Amino acid sequence: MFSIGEFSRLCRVSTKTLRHYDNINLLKPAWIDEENNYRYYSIEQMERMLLISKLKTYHFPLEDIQKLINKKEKSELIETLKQKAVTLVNEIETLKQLVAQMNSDIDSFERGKRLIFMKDDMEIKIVHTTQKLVASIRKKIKADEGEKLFYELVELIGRNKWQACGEPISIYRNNKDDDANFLDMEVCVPILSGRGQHCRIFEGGDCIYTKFVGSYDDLTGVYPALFAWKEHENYQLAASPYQKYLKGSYDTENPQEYVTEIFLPVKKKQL
Amino acid sequence: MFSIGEFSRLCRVSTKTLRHYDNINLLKPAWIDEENNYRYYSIEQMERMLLISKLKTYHFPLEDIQKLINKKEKSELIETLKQKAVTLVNEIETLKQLVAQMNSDIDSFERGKRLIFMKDDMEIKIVHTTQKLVASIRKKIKADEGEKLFYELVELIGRNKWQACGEPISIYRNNKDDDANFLDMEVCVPILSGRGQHCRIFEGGDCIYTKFVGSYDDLTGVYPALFAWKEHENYQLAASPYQKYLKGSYDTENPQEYVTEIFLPVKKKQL
DNA sequence: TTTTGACTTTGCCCTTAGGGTAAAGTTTAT
DNA sequence: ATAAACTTTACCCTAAGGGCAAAGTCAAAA
Repeated sequence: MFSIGEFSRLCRVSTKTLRHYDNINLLKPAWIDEENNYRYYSIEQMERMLLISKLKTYHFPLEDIQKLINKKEKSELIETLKQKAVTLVNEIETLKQLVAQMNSDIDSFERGKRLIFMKDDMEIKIVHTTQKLVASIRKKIKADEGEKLFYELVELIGRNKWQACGEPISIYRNNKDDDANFLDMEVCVPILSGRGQHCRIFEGGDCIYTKFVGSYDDLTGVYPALFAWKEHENYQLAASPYQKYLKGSYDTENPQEYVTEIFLPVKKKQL
Repeated sequence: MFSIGEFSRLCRVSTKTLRHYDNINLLKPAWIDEENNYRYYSIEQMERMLLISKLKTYHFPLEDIQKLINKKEKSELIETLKQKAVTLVNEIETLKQLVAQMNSDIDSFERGKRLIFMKDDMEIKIVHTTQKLVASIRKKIKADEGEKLFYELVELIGRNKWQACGEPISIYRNNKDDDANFLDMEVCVPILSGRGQHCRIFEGGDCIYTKFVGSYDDLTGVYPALFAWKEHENYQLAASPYQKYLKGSYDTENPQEYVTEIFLPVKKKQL
């Protein structure tokens, strides 16, 4: 039997940790002296303690460790470990993308751009658009599947032998009660003529408008600024915002050269 | 001026977050209605809010964001961002190593080994060693620089034309009050004869002993088990523990084939 | 035998970045 | 006038312990 101090030194954890594990029933002392409440640990408990430490290095929360240790099905444990390894690999991937994004941001910033593209950096105006015929596909997708939707549309247009006559457009129709992991996105391309399920009239009207040059990742402040402008100038949204892609991944390798127009269909609020 | 709800929607943060930032003085409302304490935000504050959000995606804690935003030296900001990128890259590296370790552990586990190598998996005995002459280097190093110390020693032996006559040994002398980031490590190789600063007598005596086959990463339970055995059998430490490398990275590519002997110099406790 | 130092106990507060809920008051729309 | 939407403050909660204090206990030295 070891006192809490000895056991903590043997297992290289703090006594505080051992008391904590006692409280949450993760590792109960083998024996407690009823006289003075001193905790005593047996040599057999070392393996459990070390296993907990090891699982902790794998980034398992204590609650999961609890469950993991108690079920002794070896295959289950292996399965869980493999899953955890996968999530760690995903974390690595996410971190890598973040670092890439950061480096790109730092680069822009050093060359004089601002980290947040805001209203002072854009020219906002009201434009009037006219209605047009478009081929369109609308779907709920994950945030990074927008490009695929455009491929689908291009294929659709090809299959139907429609004739495109303008830049591609994407419309974002998300409601607040939608699942935040999915975008309700519609992609359109103006066409000369056509008929059927995937053809519709794209309505015109007044829009708050700005043109943006740069990578889509740098759009940070654009929508907030436009929406703020809308409030400020007493407009209200008349339809879902949309973007027109004047220059995109089809046209240039360098995302910094992308050119995008942003439209907020609005009408004046009546007071 | 926007109410807290409008501003939160524009910036895509929760009202709770805005109130929190108010409390910690990270983002104070532009104006507070004295009548009802309603918070109102100006359009100019959007940039600050979005910048905070962006820096948050870079994994800065709010306290650092606070300081970062307030000092407007652009070069300082850039420097900090670059540093953060470096720490993120280091995190990625650490995670990668963790995943490698996990996969190796999973592999061993599937093949029947235990995750924690414990006393039931080892044969522990008492052996008697005799004193010998060794060439030695002792230094405080970081945990992963042990190998370099051996290179140094090999070079030293070569320079002095000493003749090695045994397996390399490493001694760990850490005290509890040492800096936990550094190991006080001594590496030795027995030699036939020699003199000077780097030669010394390596004392013999009784040792708790076990032999371990496998990667150094799998040593997890070995030391705890030996120390526990020591207590159990009423021995006390007589000198620092040491390891003898029978088969190491010099001898095989596969860490699973490493063979290491572990010695705890001890004497019987007098009762 | 006493004293001293090392050890252990419980209890309380603290950490991050807000989330959840409640009760009460306010504004806006119907 | 009333209901719905909005805002306020206040309180408790998260994960995994760390730090500190007061009080009790143990073991070895004097």
